[in-house]
Parts: sequence; C-alpha cells; structure tokens
Amino acid sequence: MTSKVGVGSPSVEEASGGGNTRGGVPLKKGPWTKEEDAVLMDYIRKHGEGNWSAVQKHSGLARCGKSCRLRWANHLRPDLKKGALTPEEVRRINELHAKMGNKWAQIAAKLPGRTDNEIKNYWNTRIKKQRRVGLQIYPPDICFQAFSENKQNNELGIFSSANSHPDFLPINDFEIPTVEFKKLEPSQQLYPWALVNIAASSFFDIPATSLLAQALSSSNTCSGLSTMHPSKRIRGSESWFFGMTDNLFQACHQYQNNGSLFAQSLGFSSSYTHNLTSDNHPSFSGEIPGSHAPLNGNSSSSEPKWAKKLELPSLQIQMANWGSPSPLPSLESFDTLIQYPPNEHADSGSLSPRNSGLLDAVLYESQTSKASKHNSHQETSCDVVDDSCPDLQETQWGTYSNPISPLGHSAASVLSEYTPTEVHWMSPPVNSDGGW
DNA sequence: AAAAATAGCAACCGCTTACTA
DNA sequence: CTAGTAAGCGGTTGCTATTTT
Repeated sequence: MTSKVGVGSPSVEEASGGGNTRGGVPLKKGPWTKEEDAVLMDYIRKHGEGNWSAVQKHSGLARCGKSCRLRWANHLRPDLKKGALTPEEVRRINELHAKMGNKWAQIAAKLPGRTDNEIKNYWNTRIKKQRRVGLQIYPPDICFQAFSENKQNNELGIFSSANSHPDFLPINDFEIPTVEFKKLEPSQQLYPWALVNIAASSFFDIPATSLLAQALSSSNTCSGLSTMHPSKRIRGSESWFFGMTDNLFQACHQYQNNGSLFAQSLGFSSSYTHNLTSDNHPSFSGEIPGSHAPLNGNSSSSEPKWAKKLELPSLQIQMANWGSPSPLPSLESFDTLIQYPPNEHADSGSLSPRNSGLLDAVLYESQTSKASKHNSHQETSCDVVDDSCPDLQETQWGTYSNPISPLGHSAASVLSEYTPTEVHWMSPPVNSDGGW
C-alpha cells in the first residue's frame, strides 16, 4: 500500500470523506501510513491494548478507535505471523471451517498469529477461485470427517453446522439447470425440497448438493426451519428469494413426515437415509436444527426455544428465514425456471460433473458408467486438495460415488430414476410413520 | 506496450453483544 | 429495566499489484 498522507496532513480531510470528526478534525479513512502506525504502536506500548476510544482521544491520531483496533489487531500486533499460510494452516482452516462455518474470529483464535481478517480474505478468495473452476471447497476427507462428526453430534443432540454449510460440498459454477417436466403429472408432484435445492442453487450460486445435504442431514429440517428465529436480517436481493421459498416451504410440510422416502426419491440409498431419518431423529424431538437449544422432553412445544444465539453458517441463517411470512410467487413459477437442459447439454461429451452440480454429476456418472463399464475407477487419495492438483480434484468427484461417502449413493441412485429427456420424480410417499 | 481482467489485501460499515450508569 | 457506549464480528468495498489478452 502506498503511503500518501502523513498524520494530520491536508490529505487527511480528503481521505475522510466528511462525516466523522474528532473534535472538529475529520477522522481519516483509508490506508494507514507508517507515521500513523508508529504513533499507534507507541501509544499502545505506553498504555497497553484496549480502551480504543481513549486511543482515539489521546494518541493524536485522526482515526476512530475502531480503526485503531483493527490496525493493531491485523497488522501491528507483535505476535502476528507474517507471510503466506502454511499447508498445515490451510488444512486446519479447512477443518475448522467445515466445523464452524464463517466464524472467522473463532477460527483465527485456533491459529496463533493469524487474524480473522486474514483467514476470511483467504477463504473468500479461495472460494471464488474454487467456484470458478468448479471444485469442491473441502477436501473429501474433511467433508466426510465433518459430516460424520455432525452425524454423531446430532445423535448426541449437539449441533454442528458442518454438514449443512454451503461450502461443505462440491462447489460449482452453477448454471441454472433447465429441467422441463414434460411428463410431470399433477399427481407426480415435485418434492418441494428438490425445487428449493435447484432454485437456491441457481439463484445464489449455492451448490444444490449443499441444500440437499442440509435437507437430508437434518431430517426434520423442514419443520425446524419453519420455526427458526428470524434474528438474522435478510439483506438485499436475498429477501425476495426467501419470500419465494415460503410457498415452497409450506408445500414442503406435506412431505416432512417422511424424510426417508423423500430422500430416496432424490436418490439417496435407503440405508443411508435410514440412518439420517431414523437413527438420528427417531422421535423428531431432539432439537431444532441449527439451534443450541435442545427440544428435549422437558421443553414445552409451545415455548420459544431461542434462549441461545444461533450460530449458523450464512446459508442456514438464510434458510432459517424461510418460515417467515411474506408475499411470493407461486410454486408454478418455478416451472419456467427449471427446465431440462436441451439435448446438447445432455450430450455426454459436454457433460462434466464440474459444471453444474449434482444433477450433472448424476448424468455424468450415468453416462460414463454406462459407456465405459470396463474402465475401473481411478480413485486417487489427496489429503489436502489444493490448486496444485485440479485434475485430482476432478477425479475425486468419482469418489463421491463411494458407498461410504455421504453423498455416494445419490448419484447412482438418482440415475435409476432419471433419464436424459424426462424427469421422473417419485410420487410423494404415503406417510405412515410420521418420522421426518 | 497498452488495456482489461483478475487476485489479493486492507479497511470500512453496519450489526450484535456486553457492559455500565 | 432501560439507554448509552464500547468492542467485537462478519460482510462488503475499494484500491493496488499482477496476469492475461
């Protein structure tokens, strides 16, 4: 960064952009100069950290306390580790992010010498990069580890955001899938979650598989979401989507009592979904997904369960708003959005699992497995997937069909229901046990 | 070589939470 | 209990450097 101005230079006023002042002297904004750094360091050496408003008042800096704190925390602290992140740190970030989501401060606390801002910047940059090339964000081992831990936590009534985090699963540059439900009879209704998955993927560049995983990993997701506390605001253009999904949400209720079959309809194996739906949430009375507040037998069903702050990854927060009422377009409006790709897109030559998410992955797997059954799967293990081995990452898509992978069954199973020109969604299950 | 695109980073903004009077 | 204030946090923006066209 260039040092354009010194402390109290005329440019201070220029940089301030007006507004905030300190005793009539406009507070400076923009890059810090070496002089300012020196003043701040000197002040902190003498008076110690903290009391940032006092720093602003007494240090002579034309900077707000907030800015001083940030500068100190991110650049001047003596214990800061400079330089690029080490592979071990990257691995740790992967792991922690899989577990915590965007809790940058918490992640940074576990990485000595690194700041939340640094990690956040690294992650956002990386996400962007990974998305662009259509790679999964987390290495598969971390995916599965986090997923497994979350599953265990669910069983123990502990919430973890990992399996439902938007970055948890493969990332794709998600083109809006065009699915035309030519043969969708009135009785062959689409499962609302499928619509939600597809829609959300399309509109927010969120991988459908993430939403799918969320729906499936918390088998009572529908109901839980409907009672989510609207403590997090909806910002900007997202709000219309949540409104729109509200109708979907209501429609979802008709299926919420049998997540297992619903999951099967989306291609998850019965054994896996059994674990999710029966083992994890046998009585639908564990807890609201995403909430730290248990909904155990001691709790009254009518009592609000929001004693504790929800700490959800952004997507969960977003989805948590689905329950709030708002005007929205009807379900039918999705028909125009969700159209099956034209034949040229279904062409095996152009299909790649990297390009458009689960459905394409499904098609891709179908076609490749049919076309080249003799080809044995190359499964390469690569503990930390980084940019240096994009081909390996692409190859690893194949590992998602591994039976032990939480998503492994999805592709293969969906295939059996899926043909390139038609979408055959299973009819809504006859609800018998109300266990979802 | 110049222009455009992209990456990386620093800092700001607005919100929430904790604390205090 | 309430209002005001400070601090912390996460998302976003804007700038510079680098790479690509």
